[in-house]
Amino acid sequence: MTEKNRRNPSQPRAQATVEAIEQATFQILEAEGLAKLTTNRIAERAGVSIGTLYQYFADRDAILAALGQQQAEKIRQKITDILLDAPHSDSVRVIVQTVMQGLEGSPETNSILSDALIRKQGQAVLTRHHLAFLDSISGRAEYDFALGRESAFILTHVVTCLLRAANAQPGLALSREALEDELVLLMHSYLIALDARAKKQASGGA
Amino acid sequence: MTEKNRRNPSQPRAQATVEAIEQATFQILEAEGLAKLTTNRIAERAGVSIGTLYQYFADRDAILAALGQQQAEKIRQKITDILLDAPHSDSVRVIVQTVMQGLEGSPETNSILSDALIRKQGQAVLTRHHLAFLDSISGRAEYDFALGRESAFILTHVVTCLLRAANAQPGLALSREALEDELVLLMHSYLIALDARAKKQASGGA
Amino acid sequence: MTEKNRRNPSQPRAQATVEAIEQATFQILEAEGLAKLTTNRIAERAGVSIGTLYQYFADRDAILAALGQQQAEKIRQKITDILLDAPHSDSVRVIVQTVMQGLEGSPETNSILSDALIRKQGQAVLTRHHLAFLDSISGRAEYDFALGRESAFILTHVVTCLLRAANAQPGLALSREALEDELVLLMHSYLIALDARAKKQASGGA
Amino acid sequence: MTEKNRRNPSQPRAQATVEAIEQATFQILEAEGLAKLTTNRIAERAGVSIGTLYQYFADRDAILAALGQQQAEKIRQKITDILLDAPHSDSVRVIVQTVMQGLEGSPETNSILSDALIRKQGQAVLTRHHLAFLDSISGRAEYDFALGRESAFILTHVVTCLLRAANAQPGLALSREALEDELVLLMHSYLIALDARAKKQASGGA
DNA sequence: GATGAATGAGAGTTCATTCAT
DNA sequence: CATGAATGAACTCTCATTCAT
Repeated sequence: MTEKNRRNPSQPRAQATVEAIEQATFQILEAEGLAKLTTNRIAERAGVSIGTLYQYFADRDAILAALGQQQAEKIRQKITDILLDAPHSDSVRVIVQTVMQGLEGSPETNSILSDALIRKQGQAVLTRHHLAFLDSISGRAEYDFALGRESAFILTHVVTCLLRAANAQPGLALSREALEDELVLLMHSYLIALDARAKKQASGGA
Repeated sequence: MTEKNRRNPSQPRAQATVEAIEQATFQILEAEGLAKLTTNRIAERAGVSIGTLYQYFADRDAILAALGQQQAEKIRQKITDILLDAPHSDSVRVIVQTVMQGLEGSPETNSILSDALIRKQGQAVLTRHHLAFLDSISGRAEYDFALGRESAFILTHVVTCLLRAANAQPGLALSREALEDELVLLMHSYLIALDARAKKQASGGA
Repeated sequence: MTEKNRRNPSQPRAQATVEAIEQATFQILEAEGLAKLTTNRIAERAGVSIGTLYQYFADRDAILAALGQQQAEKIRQKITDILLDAPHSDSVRVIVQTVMQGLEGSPETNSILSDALIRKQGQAVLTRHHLAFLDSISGRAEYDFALGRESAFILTHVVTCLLRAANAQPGLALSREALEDELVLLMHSYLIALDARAKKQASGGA
Repeated sequence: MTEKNRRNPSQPRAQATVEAIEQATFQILEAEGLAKLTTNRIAERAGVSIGTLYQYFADRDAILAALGQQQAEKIRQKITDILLDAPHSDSVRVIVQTVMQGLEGSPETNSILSDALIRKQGQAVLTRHHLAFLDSISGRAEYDFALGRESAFILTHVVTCLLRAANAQPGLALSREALEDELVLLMHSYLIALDARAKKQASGGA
C-alpha cells in the first residue's frame, strides 16, 4: 500500500478534532460551494491548524470521501430501520421518501460527497450501495422475480439520479410531494412491467 | 456584468480559429480530462496564442459552454429529423437511441459540457432543452394528455440521468442493448401509468 | 520525455529575465546559503513574479543545474584558452591556478552548483568534464603515457576536491599561494611517480 | 545560546533509547536518503515517541552530528590500533585501507554525517581529526620533517576527499584495489617530494 | 488582430518542534 | 520520564488572465 499512514484518532481529543474538521467542511460546502472549500479555510473554521488537518486526512478529497461515506451509511441504515419497523409498508415509497429526506445538506453538497466517495473507493462502494438497495426491494412478496443487471441498476439509481437532477435546477420549482408521487409511480409501473415480462417469458418458455 | 464584448467571428479566418479552439478543447478533454484542460494547453494545441483565445472566449468556461451548446443542439436536431422522416416509429425508442448514440465523446466529457452550459446560461437552457424533448413526445396520438411539471421533468431527464450514471461505472459492464430495452420499458410503462391516471381522473372528475 | 516544456527564451526580454533569475540565485546562494534559497526569494530578488520563474525553470534545482553548467563551461574554456595562448607553460600549474581562481563565488556555492548539475544530468557531465581535463594534461610531451582509470580520476579530481575541503574550513586560514604550490607539487610528484612506474613496467614487460 | 540541557543518558534504559534513535536514523538514511529523514519517522522507527526523541537530542542535526562523531572516532581508533599492533607496517597504506574500509554505510550517508558534524561543532572537530591523522604519520622515522600547514592539510584530506568523490560516481566503476594502490602512490610520492624539498631547504639554508 | 511574456493570488502540503496530559 | 496531538511558518508550484509589443 502506498497510502500514507494517517493517524486514526484514539484519544477523545483527537476524535473531537476530526469531527470539527468534518463539520467545518460540511458547513463551508453548504455555504460557499466546492470552489471555496480550501484546506486552509476548513482548518480555520474547524479551529485547528492546517497541520492538524493533514494529520487525519491525506488530502482534501479524503475529507469529502469520509463525509460521503457517512452520508451513504446513514441512508442505508434509515431504510433498513424503517422496513424492519413496518415490514408491511410500501417499500418503494419508503425508499423514495428516505432518499428524498435523508440527504442532509444541499443537493450540490450531496453530489460532491458521493462523487468524492466514488473517486476514492472505486465502484466497489457503489456496488455495495446498490446491493443494499436491492435487498430492500427484493425478497418482498410483491416483486419476487429475477432481475437482470440492467433492471437492477435502473431500480437502484433512478430515484437518486432524478433527485440530483431536480435539485440542480431550483428554478423549475418542482414540488417535493408531487415529485415523490411521480417517482413512486415511475418505480411501481416499472416493477409491474418487469413482473409482467417475467411471467410472459416464464409461460412462453414452458 | 463584467462580460466583455468578445468578437463575433464573421470572417472565415476567425471562424476557423474558433473551431480550432473548440476542437482542441474537446480533444484534450477526451484524452486527458478536465484537470489537464488549461487555457494555455488549449491555445497551444489549437495552434493559436493564448491572447487570441481570449479574443473569442471570455474565459475557460465559455469554451466549454459553447461546446455544450453545440452538443445539445445536435441531439435535438437528430431527434427531430428522425421523427420527421419516420413519423410512425416508436418515438420513445427513437429518443432513447438518439440520446445513447448521440453523445459523442466520453460520458465524462459530456457531463462536463452540460454542466458548463448550465452554469453559464442558467436554467433557461435546460428549459428549452426540456421543451424540445417534450415536443417530440406529445402531440403524438399515443400519449395525448396533459403532463404535470414533475412528470414532464422525469420524462425529459430519466434517460440522460441514468445513462450518465451507467457510464460513470464502467466496472458494472452493463450491456448497451439491454440498457436500451430497459430504458424504453421504463419510459413506456411510466407513460402508460400516466395515461391510466389521466383517464381515471378524467372520469372521476366528471 | 516526461519533461515539461519550459519556454526557452527567444525574445530579448525573456533572455533578460532568465539572466536576472540566474543572477538572483547566485547572489542569494552567496549571501545566505542554500537553506534560504527559495524560489519565491529568487523571484523577488530577480524582480520577476514567481510565475515567470517557473516559465523558464522546471524547479529550483533546474536553476542550480543551469548555473552549474555555466560555471563548468567557463573553467573548461579558460584552461583551453590559456594552454592555446601559452603552450609551453607548466600545464599543471595552469590548471591548478585556473581552478583556484576560476570558481567565482564561495566554495559552498560551487559545490552546490556542481552537485545540482550532477543530480540533473547524471555522471555523463562529469565524464565530459573529466575528459576535457585529461585532454589538457595528456598529449603534452612531458607526461606521455597511458593512464589507468583510477589515476585519471585522481588527476582530474584532487585539485577540486582539496580546494573544496580547504574552503569549507576558513578557520584553518590556509594561504592561497602556499596551497597552490602544494597542489602543484602534489600533482607533479604523482605524475612523475606514474611515469616512473610506466617505464618500469615497460622495461619489465620486455 | 538557545541550547537546552538535554538529558545525559546514564541509566541503561535511556542509553538503549539513544541507541535506538541513532540506529533508526542510520537505517533511514541508508535506505531512503536525507530527504525522507524526518524526526517523526526516526521516532517511529526507533519505537519511541517524538517527544522522547527531543529529550535526548536538541534537534535533528544533533542526531546526525552524534552519528558523525561516532563514525570519526571509530576510524581514528582503528588506525591507532593497527599502528600499535604492527608498528613497522607501511603506515600510509594502513591509513588508506582503514579509511576505505572504515566507512560503514553508503558514501552519501557518510558525507551527510560528516557535514552535520562540521556544521555543529565547527572546524574544531576537523582540526582534531586532522591532528590525530598527522600523529599517525609523523613521529615515524620515514617522514620525519616539519610540515607546513598546507601540506599537512593535504595529507590529512586527500584520501577522504577523493574517496568521497569516487563514491559519488558509481558509474565510473572504479576498482577498489586499484584505487587503493593509486592513493598510496599519491601519498608516498607526495611525502617523498616533501622530504626532498625539506632536505634541499635545509642544506640550502645552511 | 495576434502575440506570448509576465502576473500573482493562492492552492495543497510538509515537518521540526512544543507542551499539556 | 514518556506521550502524541497540535502547531504554523514556509515551501513549491499552477494557471487563468492581462497587456505591452
